[in-house]
Amino acid sequence: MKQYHHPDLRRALLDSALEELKEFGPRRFSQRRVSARAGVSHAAPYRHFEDKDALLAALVMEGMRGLTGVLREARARPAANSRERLGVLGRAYVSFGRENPQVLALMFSGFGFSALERKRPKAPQGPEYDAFGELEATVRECQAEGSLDPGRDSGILSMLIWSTVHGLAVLFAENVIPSMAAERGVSGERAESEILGALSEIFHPAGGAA
Amino acid sequence: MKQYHHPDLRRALLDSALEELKEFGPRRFSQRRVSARAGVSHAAPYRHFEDKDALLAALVMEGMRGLTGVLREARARPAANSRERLGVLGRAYVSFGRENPQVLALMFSGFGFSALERKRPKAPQGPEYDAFGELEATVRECQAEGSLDPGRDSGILSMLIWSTVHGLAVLFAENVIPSMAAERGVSGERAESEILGALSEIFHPAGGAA
DNA sequence: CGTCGCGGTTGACAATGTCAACATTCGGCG
DNA sequence: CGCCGAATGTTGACATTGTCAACCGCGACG
Repeated sequence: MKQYHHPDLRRALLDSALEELKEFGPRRFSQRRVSARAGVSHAAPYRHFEDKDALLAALVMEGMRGLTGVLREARARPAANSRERLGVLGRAYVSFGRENPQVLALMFSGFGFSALERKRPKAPQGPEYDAFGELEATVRECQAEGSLDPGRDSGILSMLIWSTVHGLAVLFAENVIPSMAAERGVSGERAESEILGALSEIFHPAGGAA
Repeated sequence: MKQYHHPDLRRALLDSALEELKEFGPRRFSQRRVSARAGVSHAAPYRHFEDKDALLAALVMEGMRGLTGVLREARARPAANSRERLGVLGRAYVSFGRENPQVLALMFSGFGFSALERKRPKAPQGPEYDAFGELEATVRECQAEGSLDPGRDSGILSMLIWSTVHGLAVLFAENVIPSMAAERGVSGERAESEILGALSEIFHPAGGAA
């Protein structure tokens, strides 16, 4: 015997939607199934989300919060120096993508950020959604401690590093790199660690970028 | 007066599907509209593609061919040295993504490569689909001419560079970087050139990676 | 105690992917 | 030349889906 009025249906819908996304992916995602999963009728979501797109946009925000949380947690872990912390951040990002490929795909793929930003200019901003801020802060620390070129604009540098890490995350999540590595007889894990290792060394400033 | 038997419906469907994709994106892509666009009935595609997914998979392959073509053409352009050629390749990749965001999204996002590889183990391989090969060849040339560390495995290095460029392409195509740049009062083009510039310098080996 | 409105439900509709049954054309064989 | 089977396209149907209008039930507030 359920109560007619759900205590927090919006939250329940988001949770069900996340399950649905993880189980079926962005392509087969069905709003009606989400409703069923949450134990409400098929039109119930319309009291909380204008649209299927709005629901997906909310999921994107959830994903962004999750990613930000992961990065923040990674940043809080003890590390020898900021440079090492930066590597930890990168690995955390890639892990997030590998563990939540569907979410990552939803976030950055047409569904996605650009769509969301057009439809929803009131995207809730705030520190808990600012994944990029976590990265940039770390980059700044590296510049301060001299392990990244202080002469370079931190925003540009951060975007560059973000791109690299994001590309890695996508190509891992989509299984592109692992399958390519497999063709060469290397395991995915090994490829990841080698690539991230190479990344670290290359970005090392000892004599590098002017 | 149309002929009942289309001369090459498969090709026509692919062309219509590409238009549909560019106009509506992966999300609103409708097979029936594709059929209509090609001037055939809504079930006609089933004689040429097992599934809507198969049609999309074919589109992914088309996109891969397109990207490979772009890179190949970029690689063929005259350049002072391989190092510079590498930069041209990167820019070409990003341009491709910016000009065909929907295609890029389709290719690398759940729809996408992993899905395709699971469903279609007979993915047509061949040089015209080997975008990564174009990149890796250029990387090898750079190593030969000494502008990239020859001591490093070319595959790993290529994957790393690919990730960076791919990440840039995605974040540009999804309008993430431009909008972030805008918040800081920089134009998208300027951000692109600055970021790619920084990328070039950082990868420069003069004293860098061991 | 009545009633107002938010939150949830029901039933409908058009669009879509898919499939089975049917129609039309093409190519080879007599 | 004429026929036949296979390939290719069409038609009609069905279940599912997103969406919306109309309806209902509960809780708050007078």
